[in-house]
Order: sequence, then C-alpha cells, then structure tokens
Amino acid sequence: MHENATPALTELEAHTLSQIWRQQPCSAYAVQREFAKSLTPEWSGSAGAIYPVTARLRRYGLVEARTKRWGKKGKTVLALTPAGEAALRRWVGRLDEVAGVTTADPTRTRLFFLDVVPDPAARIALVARAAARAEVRLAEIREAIGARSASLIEQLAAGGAIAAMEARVAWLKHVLEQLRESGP
Amino acid sequence: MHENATPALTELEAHTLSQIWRQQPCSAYAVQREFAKSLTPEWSGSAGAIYPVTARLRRYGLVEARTKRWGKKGKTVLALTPAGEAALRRWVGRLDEVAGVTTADPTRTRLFFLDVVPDPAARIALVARAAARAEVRLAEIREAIGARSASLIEQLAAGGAIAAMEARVAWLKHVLEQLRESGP
DNA sequence: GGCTCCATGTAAGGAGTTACATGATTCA
DNA sequence: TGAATCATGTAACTCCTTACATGGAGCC
Repeated sequence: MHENATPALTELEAHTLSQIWRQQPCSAYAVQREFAKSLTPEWSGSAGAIYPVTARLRRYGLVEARTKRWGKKGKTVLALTPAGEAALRRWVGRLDEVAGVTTADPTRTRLFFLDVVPDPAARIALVARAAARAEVRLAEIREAIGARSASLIEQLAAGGAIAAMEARVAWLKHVLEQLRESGP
Repeated sequence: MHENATPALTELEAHTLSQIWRQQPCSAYAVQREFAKSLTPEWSGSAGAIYPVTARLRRYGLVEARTKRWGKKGKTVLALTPAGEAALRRWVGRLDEVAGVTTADPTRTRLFFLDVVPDPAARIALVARAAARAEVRLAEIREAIGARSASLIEQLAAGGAIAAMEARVAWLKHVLEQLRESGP
C-alpha cells in the first residue's frame, strides 16, 4: 500500500494532521482557512504549502481522501487513518519534550544588540515603543480569543498566547526601567 | 563594486551580522561558536549555514573580509562596513514591530489538540510532565545566564528568555489546575 | 605524535515561500 | 451577472539542514 517508514513529521505536517482531525472530513482548503485565522504568523497556510503537505500525509498513509459531492466536479475531503491517529497521539505526547525548549524570539534577539543604537535616549524611546506595541497586541489577542467560542482545552491553549505576550510586556517594561535608571 | 539593492535580511543573516559586529574583527568560525552557545536551538549555526551567509553579507557589501596572520595559511576575519552598521541599526530599530508579533510555540500548538489523548488522567499526567520539564529548563537557563558575565543590556535581553519560560511554567500549572477541576 | 580544536568549505536534499494559474460555486 | 469565496494545484526560488571533506594549529 504505502511505505510505513513514516519520517518524523514537521510542525506544519503535524499541525495539518491535527487540523484535519478536528474538522474531518474536510478539504485541504478548509485547513488552509483555519491556518489563516491563527494568532501566530507561523501558520501562513499558503496553498503552496498545504497541498503538498496533504499529499505527503496521504503518501505516508496517515490521511485518506474521499470525493464528496459538490457541484459537478466534487471535492476531495480528508480524514485520518488509524495510523494517522496514532501518529497524532505520538506528536501530542511529546508535549513534555517541547515544553523544555526555549522558543525563538526576534524581540529578544534584537534586544541583545540594542547597544548598536548609540544614543541612550533613542534606546529608551525604542524600547518604550516596543512595550507599547506589545501591549496593544496583547489587547488584540485577548479580544480575538474572547470572541471565539471554544472548548475548555482550546481556551486553555489560547491562554498560552496571552501568557507569553503578558510576559513580554512585563519584561520590556522592566528593561525600560533599568535603562532609565542606568541613564543619566 | 557591489549591488546596493540589499534585500531584506533574514533573521539568520541579521543575527550573523550583529555577532560579527560584537566580535569584529573575527572569523566566521567564531560566529559559529557563538551561535552554538545560544539558549535557543534556532541558532544551530551549522557550517553549511554560516559560510554561505557570511559570503552573502560580503556580496551585499555589509561585511568586509581581511586576511589575518595565522600559521602559514592565515585566516579570514570579518568586520562591518559603514553600510553594514547602518543595516544593523535598521534591523534593531524594528524592535517595536517584532514586539507586536506572537511567537510560534510548539507547546501551545500541541496543547490545542490535547483532546486527541482520550483518557483525562493521561492528559493530566502529560501536562504535569510538561510543567516539570519546563521548570527544570527554567532553572538551567537561570544558571547558564548567571554563569555569564555580560553587559547590562545583554543581561536584560537574556532576562527575556527567563520571563518567557516562567510564563510557560505558570501557564502549564494553570492548565493543570483547570484540568483537575474539570475532571471527576 | 596524537587528540582536540580552529578553520573553511561543498553537495545533496528538504521544506516552505511567493507568484501564477484555473475554474466552479454561492450569494446579493 | 458580478463579486467574493471555495477549491486545487504548479513552477521557480530561497534558505537552511545534514553529511561529507579537508587540513593546519596548539597542546600534553
């Protein structure tokens, strides 16, 4: 049937698999729409990614396709196979492993090199703008999540985005304070 | 001399540029070592990335190479050009823009689909392990940062990694509580 | 004299991006 | 009947990864 030597799934592949699982049976396009709604820009869900990914998941035997009546052409709807469900459970089961990994953060990376800005006052102004921007974004996230009706687990998961942004705001404010103190 | 139409720098290119700036004049290898020390696995700093990146930065006219005496072959040391310094300042200057972007987090992604684990008790156990792992990692980060002597700005920046991990621990503990309450 | 770094690459391949295409369906 | 949305791809390209390769330098 298909090779069973499924390689380790990328985050995008696994996330696609999980989105299919949640909405199954659904089209690849439906998954794409769901990605577009995401709070993080990581999941751009371009067509050029989704269709190859779903094709791969089918090749791996993790997803099955069926044709659903839709107009005269019909459309392809996807659903997990038992192997797909097992793979998905393994992926989620690695929650503890990834919980110990420091995430990448472009804000942090840039802040490490704040001293390329020669003027201390300009540094302070820059960090102040960053803190303000993070605060605005935090409010947006809160609103976006509040507007969604979701299960307990989805709400708790979304809470992670809030917690991360709150932590960023607090951190940037602390940085701001320290820079002001160390100033003149 | 070189094309001045420098395209937008990737995070890796910009980070490489900033590392060169901090240690200049230094070899590409020195930059690679610095990446390897990083707290986030994003910066693997494989040779296959670093050398092409430094070559690109030179093509863009952002970095200059000189040959330094070292044994009989000598080695190539890099330093920023004025254009490179300007590009670096622009990159850091976008701190406020990136501060408004939600970071990707594999832990959050997986938690969204925690309900693929059928048994509630198994879910709780999984989240508990994740929280424990995050706590261990937090301690490691604290230690690693404490062991470094760094400037105020570098300390403040590194504090972002601590803040993010603290937030994750608190969030996971909160999730754990909620799951326990909602249980039997 | 050998082990560990320092130093500098290249080759093959994976994975995703943007941009380009195309057409059918649904709804106002 | 026109616009927005649903649906499904492909082509060219970029960037990074792993793995392979090589050789000198410094130290015990």
